[in-house]
Amino acid sequence: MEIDLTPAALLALRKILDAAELENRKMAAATGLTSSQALVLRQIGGHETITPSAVASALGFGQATITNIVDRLVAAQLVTRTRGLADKRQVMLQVTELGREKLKASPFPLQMRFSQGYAGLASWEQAMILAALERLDGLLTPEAPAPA
Amino acid sequence: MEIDLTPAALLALRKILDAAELENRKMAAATGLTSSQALVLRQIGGHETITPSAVASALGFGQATITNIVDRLVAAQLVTRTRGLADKRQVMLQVTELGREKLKASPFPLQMRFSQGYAGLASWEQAMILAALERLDGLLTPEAPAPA
DNA sequence: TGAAGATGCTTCGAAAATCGAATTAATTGC
DNA sequence: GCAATTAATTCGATTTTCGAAGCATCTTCA
Repeated sequence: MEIDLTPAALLALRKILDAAELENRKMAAATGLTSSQALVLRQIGGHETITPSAVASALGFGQATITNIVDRLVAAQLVTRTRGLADKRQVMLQVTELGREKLKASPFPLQMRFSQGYAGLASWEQAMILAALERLDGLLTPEAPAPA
Repeated sequence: MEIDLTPAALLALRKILDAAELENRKMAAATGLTSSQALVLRQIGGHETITPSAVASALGFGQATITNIVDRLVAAQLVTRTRGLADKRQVMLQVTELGREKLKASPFPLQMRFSQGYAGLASWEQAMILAALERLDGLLTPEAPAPA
């Protein structure tokens, strides 16, 4: 007779997700950004340049929303907008020096706690957690087809 | 020479968190609730009755925000407000039958994917993931002091 | 008992997020 | 070249979110 571990796993997962969301909000305030702004800034920062629509689809927002948030990021001098060279309909977003500092200054909030705790674990435990995370990742993100 | 697993673990964690947040938004739309509303409804549903301020502090929102969102949940007949008996300043929030259905109908979105995938794993893997999640949970939630 | 202060919630005003629809500009397909 | 498509912005409307101010209730304690 097997016990179904699913409920327990789900509960733990949910706790983690909730904790993360909560801290997200707290952090944003600390850096003077809202959490949406932080999210968008991070997304842009993850690429050399990126278009608004790419940001929108990556984050699951509408284009209009991104335009709005980017307006604020530009006003705050954290991001620049440049018209695309090849395709002039496009806009290329890029994080400024200042924006990059802001990003450095605000690693997402669980990060510190996680890093600290993680570093203190025995290495077999670290490996286990990493493996589990990657497995989870596979489960949760439906995923791009493997390249031919 | 040890390799630092922290960056890899962090990356995986972040991917999971981002995926969760994204799906949260998508789901909310599907049920006709916004994600904040869903969050608050879930929180209320987790208790027999609960006060607005308890919800606020659990979710890290201001009281005013909760009042606002609860207004909408009440208007949608998902939640009732009752004046506290012992302390008439308080308000007791309670999920209605309709609200409970709504909750059932919208298990948070990763849940299904997770449950399905998880069920398909070998049981040693399930156990490993569960252990890792619980470990993570411990790392990430700073924690209430143990009761005396 | 009856202020004075504390507590719990709502109201109010304002900024920001969020969306869909309409608009403008540029590209691509014939 | 012109029609259809695509990228982004603008517009209008709703929701989220907060802090401050206001109201009602409770507690304290003289």
